[in-house]
Amino acid sequence: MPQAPSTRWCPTPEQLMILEEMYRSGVRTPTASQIQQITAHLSYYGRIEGKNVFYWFQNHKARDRQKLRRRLSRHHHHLLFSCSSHPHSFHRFEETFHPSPLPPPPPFHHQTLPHFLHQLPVNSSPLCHCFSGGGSQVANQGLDLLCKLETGGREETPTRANNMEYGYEWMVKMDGSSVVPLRCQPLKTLDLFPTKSTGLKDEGSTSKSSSCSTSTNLSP
Amino acid sequence: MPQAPSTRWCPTPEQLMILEEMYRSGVRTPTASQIQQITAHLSYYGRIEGKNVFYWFQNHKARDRQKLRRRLSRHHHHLLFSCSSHPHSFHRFEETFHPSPLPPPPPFHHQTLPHFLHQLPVNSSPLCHCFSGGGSQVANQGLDLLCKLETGGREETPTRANNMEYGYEWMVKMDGSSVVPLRCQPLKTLDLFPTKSTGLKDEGSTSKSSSCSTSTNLSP
DNA sequence: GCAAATTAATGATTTATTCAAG
DNA sequence: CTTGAATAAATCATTAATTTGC
Repeated sequence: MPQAPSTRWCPTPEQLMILEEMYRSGVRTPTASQIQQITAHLSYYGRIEGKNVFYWFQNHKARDRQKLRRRLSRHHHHLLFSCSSHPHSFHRFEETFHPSPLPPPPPFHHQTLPHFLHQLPVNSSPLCHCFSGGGSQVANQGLDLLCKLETGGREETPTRANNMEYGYEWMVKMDGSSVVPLRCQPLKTLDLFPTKSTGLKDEGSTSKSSSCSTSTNLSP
Repeated sequence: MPQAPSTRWCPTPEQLMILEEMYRSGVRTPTASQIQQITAHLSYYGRIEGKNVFYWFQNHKARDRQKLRRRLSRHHHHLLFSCSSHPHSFHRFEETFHPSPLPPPPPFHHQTLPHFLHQLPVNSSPLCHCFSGGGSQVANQGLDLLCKLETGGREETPTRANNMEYGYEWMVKMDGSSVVPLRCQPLKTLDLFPTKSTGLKDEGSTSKSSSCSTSTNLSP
């Protein structure tokens, strides 16, 4: 009866809220140290491990992209099909839409990032590109600062080599010591996010296909 | 051929983005004049009518509620479930998983609303209330993803090199335990980690012995 | 109302791609 | 051209939510 101790991580509402807030703030692919930090914070609200955070961002990002793709195609589809019926000149959109910039859009205002962790997107996909094209943008602005703080001020080209060093250290540490202090005490800090919710929406997902291809996963 | 001639409003990605951002900012049931303003703004991006805006908020609000309900119950269920039967050895699951009694949760901060639309009700919806269980507040976040960009200039593109680090493989290895850095320490009130890396040079990667290739990792 | 059966979400893994050093 | 490193895409698998027949 031991209940199946649930095999997988089940985020608490608080954890989810925080993760979503970070995502909205631009966090997409947190670095190892960010993951550590996030995990440490979230562990206050319930069990959580670094990999959970990692996967969460991976999945969320992927599904977000998927969603966008869908939206876009839907929209294009629609446009293609319904072009004839526009009474006005509104769709200037089609032309400008894809890759880049939109016309000078109406002013919008912004939202501040959570203090904690400013990592900006580092967008990497064409989608992002596209998406931000409109006017949203994602900029990397506080990066420098953060960077400096973290690296002690040095700022050189982060070639792989450089990273290596860090990575190595990191790994060594992590590796050997897996200590997961279940929530380190109080943790009162964290000033992140306001309350709100959702950034998610629906999406149709699903892909199913059964294929047992080659590999054998024999998972446990 | 047949096409769906424009039977119904098909929001452009930009419109959607803006609407979502407003929603996140606290807008729930815009007044007639707000709807007009919103509509005017959004019409810049494509065809749209007041009713579309109205319906959008209605639907979004309803779906959001549904989603929240889901989350909460899910969580509660989970809790009840796992709490009651846990006499087991090491599944730290139970221990740490005490959840949401949200003790002294981190402070939230407020954010501003979009400029255009000031009179927003910002009703703190009951949902928000509910959701944040402990200390809720509604914060209105402003919209805008825009403005952030200008700021900096940056030097180089954060290519993968900058940002990498946790690869899943890697992670998988470090697996569960990892996280939580070295210091669990202070956690003081202000910066626990507000400073941290970002996608730039921070730690690196590296994996030294990465394993690789291989697929067979079986069995976790 | 309840619980098996079905469907939708989403956490976790695996496989493909991409980029840039050798 | 080959290879290592990292990410994105696809897929697998489990859990929550719905639906459905009693």
